[in-house]
Amino acid sequence: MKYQEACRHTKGNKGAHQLCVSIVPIFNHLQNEEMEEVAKTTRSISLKKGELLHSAGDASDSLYIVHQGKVKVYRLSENGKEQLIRILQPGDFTGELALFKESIHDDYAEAMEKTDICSIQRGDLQEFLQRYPNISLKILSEFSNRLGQAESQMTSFATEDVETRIGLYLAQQVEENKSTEYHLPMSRKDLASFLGTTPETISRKLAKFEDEGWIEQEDQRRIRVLDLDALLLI
Amino acid sequence: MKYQEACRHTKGNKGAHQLCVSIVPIFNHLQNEEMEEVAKTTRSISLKKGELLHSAGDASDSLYIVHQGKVKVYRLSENGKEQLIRILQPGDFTGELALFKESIHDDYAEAMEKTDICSIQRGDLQEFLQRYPNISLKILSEFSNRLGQAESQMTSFATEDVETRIGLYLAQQVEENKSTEYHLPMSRKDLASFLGTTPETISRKLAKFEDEGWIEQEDQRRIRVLDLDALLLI
DNA sequence: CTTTAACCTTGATGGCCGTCAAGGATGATA
DNA sequence: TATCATCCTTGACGGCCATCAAGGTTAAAG
Repeated sequence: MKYQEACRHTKGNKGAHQLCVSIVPIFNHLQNEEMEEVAKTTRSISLKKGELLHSAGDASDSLYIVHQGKVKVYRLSENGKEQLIRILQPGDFTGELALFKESIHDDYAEAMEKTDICSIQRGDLQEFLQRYPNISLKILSEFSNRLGQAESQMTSFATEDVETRIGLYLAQQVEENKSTEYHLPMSRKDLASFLGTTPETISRKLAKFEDEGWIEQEDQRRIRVLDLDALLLI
Repeated sequence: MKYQEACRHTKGNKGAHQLCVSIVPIFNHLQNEEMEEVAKTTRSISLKKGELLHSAGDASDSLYIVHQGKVKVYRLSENGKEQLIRILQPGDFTGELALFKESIHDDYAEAMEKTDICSIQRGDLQEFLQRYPNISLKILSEFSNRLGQAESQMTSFATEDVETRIGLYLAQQVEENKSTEYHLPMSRKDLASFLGTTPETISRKLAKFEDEGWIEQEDQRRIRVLDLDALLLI
């Protein structure tokens, strides 16, 4: 397994770890020597597409930082349906919940492609938090963002209908990327799960948006937004 | 008014503030003298039922701790509907988002009854965070919980139907309180908004639950759960 | 205590969208 | 490049639940 190889090299290979630690907002403000110290405690994990970083029910004692690739985090509801929580891109991290809360994951993390990850053990991280209070502040800031997003999304689920949610999603993405062309980071099936609907409805609504002249589907994953305001006014 | 008394006495009356600071999990682990130091920087706020602690769009520069009373935090969606995010009881705090993120509230906080609140200015708090790293850890822990809850709720909104959500809500509350009798902390209108549905549907579903013999509505606000398993199996 | 506004309940109606189904397109694997 | 699984699309159908409406009840305010 590739993972074990990587692990075996861990001790000697500071370069790779430094790189990993230095791309994360929560660590990249440290001095070089401090960062090296953090890097020394990290371990590498490498996953192939479809492999699980962790499952619900697993004990959780590590913070995971995505170095390269993409990871989807999702939950299973009572009735067995998959609900996509978010997609981790390089520099994003996860596993924090369990670092402070209980130590059982309640979600799944799965590599969407070949992915490299650094992990930090709970104990090591907590030591760093004590030593470098600024790390806490960075994590707090990140948590704030995520909490705000989660609450926004909750409001959206609770009060808007599916068509509006899809429109809002597209509009937001386009505004963030400052380009009218948007590349979907996931399949329509996953997008459906993320937005709390079904692939069929995604298809139908996008087709409708295209009929109305609001968007253009150039390709399965490429969408060009022609009328941003219309999307926001649904 | 009790509040204004408290305010008037603010400078000289350390006792009241100590009490306030000491009931919050994020501060109550401090030494007495440290807690006094924190208490000195707090200010008292008293609200009558219906008064707003802050509105969306307000600048945000304080952490608010509920000392006595109840506060509901909600958002307004695009179409103007109210979505209840959570209810703050004594010891709960809010306003943290804006302490680390941007400085504009995107939600409303409204007193549900006569309520006393302590506030700490952003600058003061950040100083304490640097000085006493444990405070950060406590807040991180609290954030973890909230984030987990929010994501759970998201999953619930996205994947379960209304009847299931209401059943789950009741079951959870009963399990937490370890009593089969549950006192609703809010009106059915607010509960509807919290669960992403309408008051009409709440009425109908509760009536159905009663017909099925799963619950008993003893009073507008008192519900006795007779068959917990049934509620979880909907 | 009286008055009034808010809340709650129950019924009737309609539309959104989830589900099932089948054919076509895409992408992964060897 | 060939094969196959997975994903996407479009149609038909039906059920859940939001909406509108009206009467009853509770709680607030003076």
